[in-house]
Amino acid sequence: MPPTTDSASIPIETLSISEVCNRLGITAHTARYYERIGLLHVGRSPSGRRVFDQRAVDRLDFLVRMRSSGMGISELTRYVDLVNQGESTTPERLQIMRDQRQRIIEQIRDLERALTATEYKIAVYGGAPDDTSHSPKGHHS
Amino acid sequence: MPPTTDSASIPIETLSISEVCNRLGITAHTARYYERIGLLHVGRSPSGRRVFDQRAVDRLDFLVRMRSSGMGISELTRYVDLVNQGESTTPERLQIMRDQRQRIIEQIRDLERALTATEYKIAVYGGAPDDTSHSPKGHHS
DNA sequence: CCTTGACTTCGAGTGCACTCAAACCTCTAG
DNA sequence: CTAGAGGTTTGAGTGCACTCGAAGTCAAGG
Repeated sequence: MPPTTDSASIPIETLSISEVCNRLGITAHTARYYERIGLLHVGRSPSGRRVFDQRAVDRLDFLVRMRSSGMGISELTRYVDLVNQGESTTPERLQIMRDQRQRIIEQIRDLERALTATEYKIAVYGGAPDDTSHSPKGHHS
Repeated sequence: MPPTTDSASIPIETLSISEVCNRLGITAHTARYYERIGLLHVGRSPSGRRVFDQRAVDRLDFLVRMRSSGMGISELTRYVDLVNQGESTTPERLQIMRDQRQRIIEQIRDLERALTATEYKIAVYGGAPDDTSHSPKGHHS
């Protein structure tokens, strides 16, 4: 954890790299990698350790969500660069997010098709083709 | 296309690799790769070209759906091997499909979270939070 | 016959996103 | 003081799933 060295008695809400990564479901390696390539900036404690404030956590969370929905590192880099360039870049950022939304919707559709195929197989293997709840063979789940 | 050399006049419903791949949204390279690693078997015309019958198309379609929903090549190989081993392997196949279903459901949940985050950004950049069609700023789609 | 374009094989190459190794530092507990 | 857990840096390595290149074959059109 970040140092307990509170000179003041204010409870500062910061997290260590492992705490953040546990919450977000990524490894510390990945978080360091993202920082290395410029996707986020993280402060340091006096001893050089990363200190994640709310802003850094939120940014990392955003990065994880975009990655998990198929945005590539290069597009994410582009987006972050636009953010750093200021307000004038909102139109392009908006476009990136709209493209991303479209991709996510398509991915969900694909997954739903795959889910249908998978449930069909489960029905075939697990019991009668029209039976998905009280199959004669499989009886758990 | 497969040869028009019909000795009989029966309209044989087979497809060339490019026709199949166009329908399924993959490249011919990928289909050949899947065949090479044993995920499907495809017949050949007298001149050595791949001839996809309904069975081969269905198999490839299944492979594509499983891949698109995150099943790895190695697990897909395992599954196909089980199918080739016959009926006695249905319990393990069932388990693989149940695991797959679970993964798909989790992926859909993740994507829905990402979609929420994305739509939030769109609302922030694009104007009013409840406005998705007639944005006041962005005007070149 | 000749060209064109889609197909064949095989091995090798590519891109992406991590993932790890090594050597070092620092804090806390015993 | 010592051990051990967890942190730091850099550059290099890994795994996955394609993706491509090269050289050749084949069928149809002009």
